[in-house]
Amino acid sequence: MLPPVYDPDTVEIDRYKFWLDGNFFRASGDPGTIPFTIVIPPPNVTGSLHMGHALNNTVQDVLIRRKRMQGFDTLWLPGCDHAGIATQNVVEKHLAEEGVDSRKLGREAFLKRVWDWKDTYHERITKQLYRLGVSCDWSRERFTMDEGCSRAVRKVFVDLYRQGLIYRGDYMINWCSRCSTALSDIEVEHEDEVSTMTHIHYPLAGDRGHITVATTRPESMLGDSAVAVHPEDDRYRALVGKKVVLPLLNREIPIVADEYVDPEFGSGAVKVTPGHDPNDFAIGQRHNLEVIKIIDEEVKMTKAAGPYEGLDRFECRKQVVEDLKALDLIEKIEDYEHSIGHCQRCGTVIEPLISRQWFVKMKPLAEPAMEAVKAGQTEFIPPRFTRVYNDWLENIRDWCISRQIWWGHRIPAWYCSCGEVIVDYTEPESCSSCGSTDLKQDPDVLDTWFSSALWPFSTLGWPDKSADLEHFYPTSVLVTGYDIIFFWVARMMFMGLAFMNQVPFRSVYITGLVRDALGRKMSKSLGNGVDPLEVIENYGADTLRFTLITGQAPGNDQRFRQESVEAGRNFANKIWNASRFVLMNLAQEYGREHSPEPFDQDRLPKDLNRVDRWILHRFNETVKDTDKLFAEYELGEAARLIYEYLWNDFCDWYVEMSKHYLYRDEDSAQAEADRKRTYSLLVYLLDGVMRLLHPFMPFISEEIWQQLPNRQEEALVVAAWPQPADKLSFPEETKEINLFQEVVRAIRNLRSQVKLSPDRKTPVIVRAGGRSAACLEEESDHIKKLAAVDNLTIDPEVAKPKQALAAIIGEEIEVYLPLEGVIDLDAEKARLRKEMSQVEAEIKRTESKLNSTGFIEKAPAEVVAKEQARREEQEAKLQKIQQRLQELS
RNA sequence: GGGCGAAUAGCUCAGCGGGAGAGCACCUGCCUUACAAGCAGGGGGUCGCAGGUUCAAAACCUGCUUCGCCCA
Repeated sequence: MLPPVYDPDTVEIDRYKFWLDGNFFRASGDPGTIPFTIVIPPPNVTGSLHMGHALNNTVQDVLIRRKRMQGFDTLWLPGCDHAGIATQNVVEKHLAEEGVDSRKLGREAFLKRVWDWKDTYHERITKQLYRLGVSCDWSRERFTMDEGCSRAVRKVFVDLYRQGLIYRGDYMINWCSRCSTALSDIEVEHEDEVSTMTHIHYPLAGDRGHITVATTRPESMLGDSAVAVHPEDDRYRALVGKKVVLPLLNREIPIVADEYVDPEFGSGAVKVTPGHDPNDFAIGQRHNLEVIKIIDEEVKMTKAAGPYEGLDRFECRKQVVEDLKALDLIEKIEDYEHSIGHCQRCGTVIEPLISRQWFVKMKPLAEPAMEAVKAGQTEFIPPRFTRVYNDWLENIRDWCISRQIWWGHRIPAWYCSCGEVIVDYTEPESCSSCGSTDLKQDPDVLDTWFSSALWPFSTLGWPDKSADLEHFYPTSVLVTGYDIIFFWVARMMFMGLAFMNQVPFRSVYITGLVRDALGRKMSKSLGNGVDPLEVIENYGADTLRFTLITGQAPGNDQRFRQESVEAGRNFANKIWNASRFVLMNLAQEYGREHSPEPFDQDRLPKDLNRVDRWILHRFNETVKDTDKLFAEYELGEAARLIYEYLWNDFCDWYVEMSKHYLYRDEDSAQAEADRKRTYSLLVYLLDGVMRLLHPFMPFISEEIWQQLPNRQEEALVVAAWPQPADKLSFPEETKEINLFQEVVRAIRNLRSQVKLSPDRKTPVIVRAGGRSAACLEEESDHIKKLAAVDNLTIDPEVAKPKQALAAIIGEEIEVYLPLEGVIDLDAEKARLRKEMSQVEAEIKRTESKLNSTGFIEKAPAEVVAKEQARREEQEAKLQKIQQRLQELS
């Protein structure tokens, strides 16, 4: 006997093991099959599963599981990312807690510690993914630093270098002093902060007067090599070409004219620090200005800063302002809000400085990536993200790919004492120029995203021409968040096109952020993160999955709320109990050894009644609509649809009505046939809805499905996805059942108005004729059962009893609930008046439409007809209400 | 400064040219042998504001307001 409350704990772990043991997630790779491929966005190997992962992986699993059921050779390729800076930081911090200084440890020893760390945490995140129920092909799992992926990285680096698309040079980069490495532009997060704008006087050289310049970084003046003004600015025209004396250091620097300067801003003159500001660097290049490095990699002032040498950059700022004040060179200091760059990983303020680094030349790679999307080879879902992608690639700058850390792919470049640089797939034995064997490999590693960019093909075996690569590339869909369109999606696109000549994926499904209940971003510092593992422990993975999927629309953020989780939990319990109803009754009827006749949708029984046909129709419609929503990637809507079908149609109506057939105390052949047929159908319907449900809630659906009789397949995970069939379409019967439902609801409503308790049965009179009457007559047993009616009269001519409540359905049907002396006349009158005003409003609305010649002439005929029918219906109803009111007064 | 998104019932959201919906919360009545994590019934909204297009606008267009995000 199944327990009345669903307990996911006992089910989920066993079921996942069952799937793994059965090898159900394994792709065949057989060339005769049609592939459907997803590569997982590799989570950081030392990370922990958070809500973003839970959502992202649920979406992928839903897509993959359905395709698997549809017979595709599905490959969902899992794996982890080595996450260079993030991991290095975590391990360094951990070692520091042990009192170990990573730098003193040395490169090799440190890397050994990171690999150990990686092994431990890799297992953790994998186990967490298991708990979520992801159907990844674990036999094909990869890691960005495994042998194959590393080979791909070296191959790409060397080839791009030889094509001139990777180069090394001294340019301005973003430096994080905390992580002590260069960063790419997109690893810098800009945040608006309140700071100050300092206006400084720069005295003119050999003359009286001064030029005022304004800066948010007064200390940077020590590195100034010019003052720039706009060439059209009359105020300064005469001064261009002259010099000013840089205060504190007393260097003479020129006044140059450059279009970059905005004459409207501040005094219209700007100080130029080519060594520590990207815009100033550009000005410097145009005017051949000296680049002075006044801040070093530890963000301390260099020798070039003269007396300020050795000071921290922010200390120096204070000192410089003080010293300028003493010289009376400060005009004013104002509060000023501007954006300041911070390290994405540690939040330290970024220092722009000139440094020798490796870069990827982006323009030639970005072009094809934009073209491919324009040509529709890859589509974004939702499409608005196409623009985000295009705009970024359009304005892209070269990509700084070298990082001054240890954890990552070492750059395959060797330097000889003769000055030769050798870039090769493998370590060279000697210098290709001078023959020396004294070669030193570049100490730096590559940006993590460099290897992630190769993920869709490096994981399939590239650079080898593997069978998997042939079969599964390009992948079908990529599921990821909008926050990494630049970091990852765009880069995979250009690398895929450059090395595979094909886009890496056909579709990119963009998910939104999972926020907290108040709409805030979940963050460690706020402490408002919800741990998906905790939710799984408390409610089960199916519930978490269902909650995330139904709360989600492509590209939109969602809030994660306790109430939604409970709604999901309730749904799981509803599924459980509906199944319990079916299984318990089956066990009673058939025992363990026997099962009902399998219901064959291709050879429908001849004695299907109206109720049977209606529920088959509803199931069929649900399948059709679900497929349609899947085609549009509307997974949340699809899940809701199945929820509604299961709860509202199957449970609330069909199961309730099935009881009439199952429990009928009658020993006729008809009763026997009805009962057997109902059992067959219940099994068929439960089987069908478990199939629909499986991609969303795999555990509970598999668990229930395994207990069903008449199973054809080995497991639900590999069972066939339902196919819509015209044979199961019964629109007539569906209309009739809808009418029947309205009558039942009307009776229930009337009963509730006089507070009749459910156990008190009442007589009911229905005035109806023709086909409607015949239908209602045929379903009278159901009406009696569902509305607690003991005596049902259906008659086209019947008059309303004197003391009765009435409900009006459509044009021709009235329902009377006779009640001697129970009616509250005033309440009933009030109710009728309210209903009347609603009907009148509705008539007014339709009238105004129908009276408009524009509407009659221009609206489609069927819309006009619909409005007319509606008006007639409402007018008939109005008449009846008026009549009722008259009778009561 | 440029771009994008959101604004619909008390709350969270769906709907995106033809009768305002769901879940939760709320009110009323029920332990009806699948389920009280449930069943039945009910109340509740000038669909952010202002114009426009249309026979018809919550939906399409324009502008505005508030909030959020991305880019510079």
